[in-house]
Amino acid sequence: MESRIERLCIDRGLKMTGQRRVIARVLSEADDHPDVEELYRRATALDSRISVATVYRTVRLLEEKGILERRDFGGGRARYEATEHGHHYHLIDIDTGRVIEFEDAEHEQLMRQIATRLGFDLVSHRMELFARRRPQGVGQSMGQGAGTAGTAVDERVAGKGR
Amino acid sequence: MESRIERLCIDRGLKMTGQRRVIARVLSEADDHPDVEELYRRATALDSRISVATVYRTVRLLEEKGILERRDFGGGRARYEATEHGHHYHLIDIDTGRVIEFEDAEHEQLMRQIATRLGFDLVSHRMELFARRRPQGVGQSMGQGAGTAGTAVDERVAGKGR
DNA sequence: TTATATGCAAACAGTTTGCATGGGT
DNA sequence: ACCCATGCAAACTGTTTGCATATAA
Repeated sequence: MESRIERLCIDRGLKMTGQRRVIARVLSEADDHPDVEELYRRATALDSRISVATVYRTVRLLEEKGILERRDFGGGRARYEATEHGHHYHLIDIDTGRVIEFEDAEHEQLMRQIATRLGFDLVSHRMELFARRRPQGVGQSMGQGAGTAGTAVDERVAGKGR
Repeated sequence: MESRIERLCIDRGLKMTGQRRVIARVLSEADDHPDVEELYRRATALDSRISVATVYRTVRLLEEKGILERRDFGGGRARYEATEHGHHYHLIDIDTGRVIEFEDAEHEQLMRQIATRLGFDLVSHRMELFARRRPQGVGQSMGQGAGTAGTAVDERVAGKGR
């Protein structure tokens, strides 16, 4: 089956090799922010004939084509997510590494104003919150908790503007 | 003469070696956001008996002591600035690499609210604007222009909140 | 068929580190 | 004198790249 990202690749005239198709699928199915190592892991699980070099090359290509966006959440490794969901920001749980996405309508506008005030045209911006899960009141535990710290099982959060 | 940062080192009981004194001085006199390579360059200009390794170690030590703050403006290299000036943000001129600092009172509060809404306590946050100098009206060129792109001759800008 | 994508391993850049030596306190 | 800081070079991590081979169009 043709994955969403494979479609985008085809639309932009990219040659669809076996490994690209696999990587495209992995990316299409990812709803988190995997780094190259993780993408490589997922891809080789589907087809072992893929090298890290190819993942790096593909990821770079897709970024240039505007299909992917590179993120830097600190920690030295670049992480990727598909370009699609409207502008959103990230909150990184410093204890678990989990990344939560959120939107905030006001921000982009505010940042644009600031740039303008300084005599610039805003090209892009980034904002990340590093935070710690607030200790819950009594007992009422939280669906997925402090358990599996480490691997970032990212989640997405709706909510719009404050 | 004892530099501002040397003072801080002494206050925290750090052993003041010759190279630390020099690096402390370089940092005290810097009003930009130098990376290790640049710090090393400035330091060895004052005293050649300093190795990059020492700069790396010192910079890490000072960061742990809360005297320095590490920044990541993209480009792979960490950049440093003394902890002191109140919370401020950075706008990076994508054409020249120059970094402009600015303040915005509203932001911290706003970010804190967002974290709270998501069930977190904000620990730290970062925000960077990548922008391009707005093309000036007619002819009137700009003091220091597109000329020497590359080296970041940072500047500081006052202004408070929008 | 022909240009382009891949694998492999070597090359790179930034940063860290082991070890013997030097220098503060 | 003692322990910590330093220099040097080797090690490491994430990422890129040269080259011969494989493959999509």
